[in-house]
Amino acid sequence: MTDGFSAVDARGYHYRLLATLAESGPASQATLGRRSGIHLSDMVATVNELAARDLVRRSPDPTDRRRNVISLTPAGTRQLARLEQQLAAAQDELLAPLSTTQRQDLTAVLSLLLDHHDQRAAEE
Amino acid sequence: MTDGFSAVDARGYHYRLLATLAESGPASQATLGRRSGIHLSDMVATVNELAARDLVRRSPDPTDRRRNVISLTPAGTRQLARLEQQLAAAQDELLAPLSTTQRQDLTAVLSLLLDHHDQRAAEE
DNA sequence: CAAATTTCAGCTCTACTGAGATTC
DNA sequence: CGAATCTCAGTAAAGCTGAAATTT
Repeated sequence: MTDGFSAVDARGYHYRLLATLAESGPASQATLGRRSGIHLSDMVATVNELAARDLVRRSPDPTDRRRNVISLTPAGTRQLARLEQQLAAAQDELLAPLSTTQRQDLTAVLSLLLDHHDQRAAEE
Repeated sequence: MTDGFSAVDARGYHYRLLATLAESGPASQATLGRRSGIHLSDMVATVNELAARDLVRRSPDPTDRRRNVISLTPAGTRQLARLEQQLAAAQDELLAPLSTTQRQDLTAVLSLLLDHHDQRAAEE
C-alpha cells in the first residue's frame, strides 16, 4: 500500500498537522497536539520536518514566550492539496467493492464508535 | 487501550500464532507465516518467545531438515483461551454503542473489504 | 543449480514515557 | 510556587527489506 503518501513526500503525521492547520488556523504546538491527536513529543519532530521544507512556519508567540505559533505557508497549502488528492485516490481503491449506501453506512457506524469513545476519553 | 492483552502477557503476534495453530494444527514456520499473515522474519522471534514460555514446541521435521514443526502445548492451549476472553471483552467495549444489527452490518462490510483486497493481493 | 526454509540485523511509522529547561 | 510549554532521549509493537546458511 504505502497509501500513495510516500509518493508525494510524507507520512501520516505530516498530513494530519497540515490538515489541522488548514481547518482551525495557526496555533501553539500544544494546541495543535490536542486538536490533531499528535503527541507533543512527536509534534516537535513533525514541525521540524515540515518547517525544513517551508511547509509551515514556526514563530515565537510575542504574548507568551513559552509558545511557538505554527502557521501554514503557501507551499504548505499546496502540499496539503496534493496529499488530499492522494488520500482520496487511496480511499477510492480501498472502498471500491462497496456500494454508495454501504460506504455511507460504514462511515456512519465508524463515526458512532469514534464519538462514543472520544466522549469516554474526555470524561476520565 | 492496550487491548487487555498486556494484562495476560502478550502482544498481537502471540495471539495470532496461537490461534492459527489451534485452527489448522502443527506446521512449519513458513506455512504458519502464510496462514497467519505474520512475516517470516517476525515468525522467528514470535516462536522464540512462545517457546521460552512452553506455549509452543519447536521440533525438527524428520522428513525435511530445513523445517521446524511448531505445535501447541497444553499450556499454549490454556493461554489461547485466556487471550480469547480478553479479546471478547475488548471487542464488547469497543462495539458497545452499536446495536446487534449494526454490528452485523459492520462485520459484513469489513469482510467484503478483506475478501476483495485479499483476492487482489493473491492475483499479483 | 534453483528453490525453500530458517535466522539475523536493520529500518520505518505510529504512539507512548520520562525527564529537563523555560516561562507564565 | 504550581502549571504550561517545548524539547530530547528512549521504548514498544507491527510490518517491512536484505542477506546469509542450510537443505531439498
